[in-house]
Amino acid sequence: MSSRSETITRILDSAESHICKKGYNAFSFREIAHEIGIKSASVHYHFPTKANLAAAVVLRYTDSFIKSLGEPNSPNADAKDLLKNYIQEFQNVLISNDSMCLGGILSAELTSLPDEVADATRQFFIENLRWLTDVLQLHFGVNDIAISHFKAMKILAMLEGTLIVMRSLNREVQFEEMVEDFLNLS
Amino acid sequence: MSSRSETITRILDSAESHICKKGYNAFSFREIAHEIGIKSASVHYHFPTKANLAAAVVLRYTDSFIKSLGEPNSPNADAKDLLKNYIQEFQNVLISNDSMCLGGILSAELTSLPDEVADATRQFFIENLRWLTDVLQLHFGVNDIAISHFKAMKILAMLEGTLIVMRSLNREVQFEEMVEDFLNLS
DNA sequence: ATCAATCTATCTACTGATAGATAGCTTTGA
DNA sequence: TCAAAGCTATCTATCAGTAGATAGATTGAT
Repeated sequence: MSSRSETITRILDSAESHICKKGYNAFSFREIAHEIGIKSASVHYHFPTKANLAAAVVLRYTDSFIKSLGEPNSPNADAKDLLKNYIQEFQNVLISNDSMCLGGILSAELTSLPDEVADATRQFFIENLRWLTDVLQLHFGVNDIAISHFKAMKILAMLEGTLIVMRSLNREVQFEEMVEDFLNLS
Repeated sequence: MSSRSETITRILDSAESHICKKGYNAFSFREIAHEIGIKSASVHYHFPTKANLAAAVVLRYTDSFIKSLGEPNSPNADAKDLLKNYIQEFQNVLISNDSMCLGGILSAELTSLPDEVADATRQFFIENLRWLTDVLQLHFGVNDIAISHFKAMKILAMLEGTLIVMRSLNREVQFEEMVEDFLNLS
């Protein structure tokens, strides 16, 4: 038998994988339970409702994603490295088979999501924009907050859009080239 | 009683609206039937399967969208007008409440779609890219097909991404400003 | 009279969710 | 120290609801 946190982690891992591939409305407690070798009732023990489970997935995903990006205020942080790494994270999503960005796929489904899942999804985008704006603000000398905020939106929109479009076209693309018109990293 | 084509049109209209708002996996025959005042069995009479109905929705949507854009080869076509109109179509999607671009939402769900719906979704993007590439090629004097194709991808990705991001942020934005770094329309 | 279109009624499969039982720890108190 | 009590994590079994789909009767216009 696995420990409490091990089981919870395995449920969250499986749920995240399913949601990234198929979205909120196409995953079920039973398939997650089957995948990790327990019964669906046991999944309900840890996560009472589907909305509760999905919200937990999004919160963990957002937290771990933002943490992995690094702290913009860190003294030895290099803005270009931070942004290159940010872009690479999106490139990696496309490489991992049949997956979407969790935020992107849930935002597409937003109107059919329970409130707590929709709220967590909105928070994912808010935190991405905040991080991007901070990096642009601190390291590129864009001292007008509105300008760096707008630039952050363009970066985020282009990366999410590239995922959406390339998913259907099944083509390879360099994400860094997609944003080069408004973000020079060379 | 409505004629055959009237009923079919109303089914397609209702299905399109539901899919644009909630995606493929969150709409049902029963809600569409109820909305237009018939029974779900009657919807099955016109569209035997859910996949069949959704594919018909996407084909009609793609066809009517591309047709509405105008013909790039037309002698009196103005490239800037064509592109401004294209961008405005995406702006309109954001204005219409709680809707997404049909292609965008289905591309997000792609892995959980039946083959015929996924194929129709891919075709939507292929035809968008073809139209954009044609316009750029013919009117902006970009004679390298690879360059205009890449520019078309950037335009499409940015517009789809803007829809995805703004859906969660619930903010207003000028789509023309989002693409101005690589598409000057002034 | 025909036949397209719609209906009623039903089916199977699956959904999220809950109830109740149980095995095995862990805590507690005399 | 050791039994009583409670807790954790799981199970089996089942619920009501909804999904897509189909068979067969009914309607109604030409």
